[in-house]
Amino acid sequence: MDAYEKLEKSRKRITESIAQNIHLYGLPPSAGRQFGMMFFENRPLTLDDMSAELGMSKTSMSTSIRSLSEAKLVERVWERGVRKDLYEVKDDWYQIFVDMFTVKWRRAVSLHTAAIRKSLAELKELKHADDITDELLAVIETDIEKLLYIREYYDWLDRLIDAFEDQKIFDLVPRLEEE
Amino acid sequence: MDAYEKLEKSRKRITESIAQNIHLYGLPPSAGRQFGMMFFENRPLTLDDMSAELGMSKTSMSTSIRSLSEAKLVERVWERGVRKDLYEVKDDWYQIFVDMFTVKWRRAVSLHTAAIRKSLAELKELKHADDITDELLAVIETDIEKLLYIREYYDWLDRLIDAFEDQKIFDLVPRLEEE
DNA sequence: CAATACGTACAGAAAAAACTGTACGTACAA
DNA sequence: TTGTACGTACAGTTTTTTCTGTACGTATTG
Repeated sequence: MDAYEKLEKSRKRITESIAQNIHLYGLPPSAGRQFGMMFFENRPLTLDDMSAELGMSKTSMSTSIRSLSEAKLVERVWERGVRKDLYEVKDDWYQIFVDMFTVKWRRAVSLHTAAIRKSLAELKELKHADDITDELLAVIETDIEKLLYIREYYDWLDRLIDAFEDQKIFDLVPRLEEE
Repeated sequence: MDAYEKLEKSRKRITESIAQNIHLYGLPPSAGRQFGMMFFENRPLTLDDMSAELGMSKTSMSTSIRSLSEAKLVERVWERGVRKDLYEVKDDWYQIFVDMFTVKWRRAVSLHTAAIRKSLAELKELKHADDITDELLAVIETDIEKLLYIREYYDWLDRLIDAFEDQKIFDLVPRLEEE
């Protein structure tokens, strides 16, 4: 095994490690491989570059680069004179984590909150319907309690996301370990 | 639509909302439905209960309840006189979030860190091999830099997980909104 | 001891997701 | 305007994941 192969092996280990954990970002392993490859390339890549490098179709590259962009792991960059789209991995991994966390969870909180609001309104209405037995009323009240509880939880989660988004998390957990 | 159906509809909305976001916990939608159903039932359930309630096989219930347990969303409870396994959703959703976060990310950090350590060792070794061109040496040095950077990042992530695990996150983002 | 109840391993079926190739729309070039 | 280069929508294929039914091991009951 020559030096170049050893280098490749070292890179491949890291890339595979990323590929196998990228599901935490809601992405399939191949997107992780794409990201890993781009991380070691020190230049912006075109879809054709990626396709050649990974031996996958350009269509796939196009699809997964969009996912990677939406999760904020890569970004499009411009270089004058180049007509093709160029992409580059973001270089601040702390910020990558924060962005991904923010994007993923904000959406979830928003969807959940909407559902809770609707159901809560329905249940409060239902309480005053006239074909309600005492037994059913008790169940409704319990459900309302539950929904109020999880609404409170989602409010906390929303504030947690705020704390990430506006960098307050780095006050609690500083970037650099002090020796 | 009678009162009971309205109640069911309200519950179903919440359950579906959970089902569609449970992928953030690394679980399939059906596990979310299972969790949602268990959340509204105010009692521990057996696999047979779940099977009947969701109209799915007992085998499926067994598999997904294990995933739910591993992600710390539900737990097994004991009731004397009952031979079947009983499961209940955990009632502290804040803690559910913290546990899931901790479990998922700790594993990822651990795997990544191991890979980085190995590759870093290889590259440092490779630097001193005698068939290395200056050009290749430069690439190796760049790779080492990259690995040192992400190692630092994973150290931060590890400390972030610590902050969740030992509840410090609630100092930064308190459970109750103060008015 | 035998009989029954229970949970899950395992293999195959069904469903979902990822991947590919073609075809098309858009933008720039000549 | 026509021609070319590019990215992606879409339909079909392949791969992966999820779900089911059977069969088995263990534990409890009589």
